[in-house]
Amino acid sequence: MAGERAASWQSIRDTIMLRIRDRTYPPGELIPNEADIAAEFGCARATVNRALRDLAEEGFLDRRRKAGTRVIEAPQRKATLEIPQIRREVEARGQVYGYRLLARATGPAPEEVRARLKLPEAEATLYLESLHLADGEAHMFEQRWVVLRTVPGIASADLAAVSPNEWLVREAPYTHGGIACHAEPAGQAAAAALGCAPADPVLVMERQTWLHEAPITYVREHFAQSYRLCLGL
Amino acid sequence: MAGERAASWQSIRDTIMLRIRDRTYPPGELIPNEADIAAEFGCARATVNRALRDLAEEGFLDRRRKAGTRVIEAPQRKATLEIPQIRREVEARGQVYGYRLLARATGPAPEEVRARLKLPEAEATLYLESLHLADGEAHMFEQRWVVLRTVPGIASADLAAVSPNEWLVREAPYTHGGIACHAEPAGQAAAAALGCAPADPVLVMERQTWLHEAPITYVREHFAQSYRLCLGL
DNA sequence: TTGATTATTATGTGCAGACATATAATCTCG
DNA sequence: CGAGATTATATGTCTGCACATAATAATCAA
Repeated sequence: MAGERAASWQSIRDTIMLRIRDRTYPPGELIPNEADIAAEFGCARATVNRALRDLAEEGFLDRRRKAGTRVIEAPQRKATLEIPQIRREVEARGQVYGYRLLARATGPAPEEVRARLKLPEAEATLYLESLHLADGEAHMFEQRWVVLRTVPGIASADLAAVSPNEWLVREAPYTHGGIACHAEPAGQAAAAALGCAPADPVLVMERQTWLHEAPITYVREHFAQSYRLCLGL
Repeated sequence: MAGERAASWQSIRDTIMLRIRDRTYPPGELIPNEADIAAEFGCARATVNRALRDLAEEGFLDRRRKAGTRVIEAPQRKATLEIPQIRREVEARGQVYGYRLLARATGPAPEEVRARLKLPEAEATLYLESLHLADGEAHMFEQRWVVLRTVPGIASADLAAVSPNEWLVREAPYTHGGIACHAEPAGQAAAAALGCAPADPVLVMERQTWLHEAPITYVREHFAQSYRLCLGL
C-alpha cells in the first residue's frame, strides 16, 4: 500500500525485455495481451501500449491486430551509421580539417552513374572531384555527380569554399537514399589524390540520394586504408 | 466545412515535415508549441506530441522542456545496417548457403583481442575460424573469439553444423556492441580461404558484443572483393 | 553586483474511456 | 468440402484531463 509508485512505460518496457531475455516469454511465443499486462502492473492500457510499441520498434516484438504480440525468433539487430560528415569527424578528433576542389565539370554523366540514378542519357550533371584532409594528410577522395535539374542552385555555389556535401546537407534535403560499401584497389585517380599505390586497398562508400522521385546526387567516397567506418550498437 | 476528418498524428507529422522542408519552419528556429499546433489542427495535444516525438526520434527536431521545439540545423541523418546474417543474405539471393568450420581451439586470446574485449590475460576463449559459401563459392572468412565465461554453453555446441553466429544469435542475446569496417589486404589466412591473392583488397568488418559488462565475442569477418555491404536510408 | 530562490512555461507522462481497424476464427451456403 | 460472408478480438489511435519535470526567466536578498 505504501510504495506502489505508478509504473512508468520505461519500467514496463524493461521488465518485459528481461522476460524476453530470460525466456519467460520464449522466442516465437505470444505474450499476454495489453489489457492483461496493464492489469498486472496496475496501469492503463495506453502505458503498456507505449512500452510494447517501443520494443516492437527496436525489433524484439512483432505486433499484429487481433493476432497479438509475439517475441521475434532471431531478432534482426540493427546498427546505425551516422552518415559521415567529414568535417565534423575530423574536427571531433581535434584535427584541422581541410578541403580542396580538384575538378569541376558540367555535362552528361557516364553510363554507370546514369543507371544508378535512373537518368535519361542527355541529363546535365555537375561532376565534382574533391579531396578532404585531416591535419594536412589526405583523408578521403570523392567523386560526385549532382543532377542540375533537381538542384539548380548548386551551379552558383562557391564549392571551393564549402564542400559539396556540406552545401547539399544545408540546401538540398533528401527524402531517401542508399549506401553501399566495398573494398577495392585505389586505382589511378584515388591513388594520386590519397598518396598511396594504385593497388592499395581503399574502402569505397557509394551513396545516392533522392528527393521523392527526383535524383539528387551520386557520390563515391574513397577512404584511406587507415580509416575505420564505425557503426553504433 | 464538410470534410474535416480528425487529424491523425501521421498527417500532422507529414505536414510539419513539409514545413521543415519548405522552410516555413527554418533550420534552427523554434516552431509553435504543442498547444498551438493542436489548436491549429483541431486535435488534442497528445496527438501533436506523438507527431513531434516521431520527428524528434528521426532527428529533425530538438525538443526540450520549457525551451520548446526547434528545427535541427543540419540533421545528422542516420543509415541503418541490418547486421548481416550470412545464411539469410545468401539464401535471400536464391543461392545455396554453405559453411565450413576450419579451425577450433581453446585458450587465451591474443593481446589485441584481449584489449578490445577488456579481458584479463588468462581468460579462456574459444577461437573459431570458419568459411561461409554461396553456391559453393567462398563468400566470407571469419575469425572469432568467444569468451567462455560468458557463454559456457558454446563449448558443447555442434559448431560443425551450426555457424557460431547463428548459435550466438539464438542462444546468447547481447545488450550492446560495436562495429567497425575498413579495407585491408587479405593476408595469408584470408587469401587462402577466399581463394584470392594475399595483396587483394578485402572488406573487414569487426564486431564485438557484450551482455551488460560481460564480453561475449569479437569477430573479424573478411568479405571477398565483390561483396557490397548495403545500408538503408 | 551577485547568488540563491521562486515562478513560469513547454514538454513528458499518466489515466479512463471510446472508437477504428486489421485479421484470425468461425459460420453459412452452394 | 470450399469460398465467401460474418464475428470476435487485440492492437492502434484519439480525446480531455491531470500532474510531473526540466529549464529558463524573474525576483529577491545579501
